[in-house]
Amino acid sequence: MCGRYTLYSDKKTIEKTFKAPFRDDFYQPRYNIAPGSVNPVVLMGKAREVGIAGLRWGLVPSWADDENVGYKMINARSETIDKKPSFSKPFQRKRCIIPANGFYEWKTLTSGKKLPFYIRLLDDELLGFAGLFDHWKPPSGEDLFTYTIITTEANALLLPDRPDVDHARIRQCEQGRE
DNA sequence: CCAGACGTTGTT
DNA sequence: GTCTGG
DNA sequence: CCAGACGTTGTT
DNA sequence: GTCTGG
Repeated sequence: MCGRYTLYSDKKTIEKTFKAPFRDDFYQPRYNIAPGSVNPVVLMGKAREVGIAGLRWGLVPSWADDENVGYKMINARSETIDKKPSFSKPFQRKRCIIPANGFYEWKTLTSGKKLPFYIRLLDDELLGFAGLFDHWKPPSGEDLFTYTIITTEANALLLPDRPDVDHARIRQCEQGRE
């Protein structure tokens, strides 16, 4: 899954990579993007033009009566995305791309401690997560746009027990020496 | 995802 | 232990 | 039918 | 709004 990521390429590089302009001047590079924060998302606007807008991570379905449900909607499983009430509608007409330079995964050690891994392309080039977004109208105040990142089963490159990972370092962590 | 809080009344 | 905020 | 949930991961 | 469980 994906619970944290980074985005630090400069604005022009992001626009060029995704062939879309920022709609507002809100961008700033970030190395620790957490759920609940507002981040760049590539999507189609009403004018049917591709653009990059700031949306909040954690999809709040249009029918929700509490925006806090978004905190548990940070990921959507691709295998069931068209069957879940929270995602089926957005899946039809509200798809988007989330620019990132890398993301974090945590391995739970036998000690219970969690060891973070940072995953990126070798050249640190931009990557795009597949995502969904939605539009929520609060009882009062401004409309809220939110998004979720689509996940899928780990491929061979990311399986947790690859023989070429640094087991020595992991053992050190398990023994609390790191 | 992780880190940190987790409660109320009433007074300043 | 579980929820909230970031 | 109505009422209540609406999510994921990983661990037991 | 739509699906699931009872």
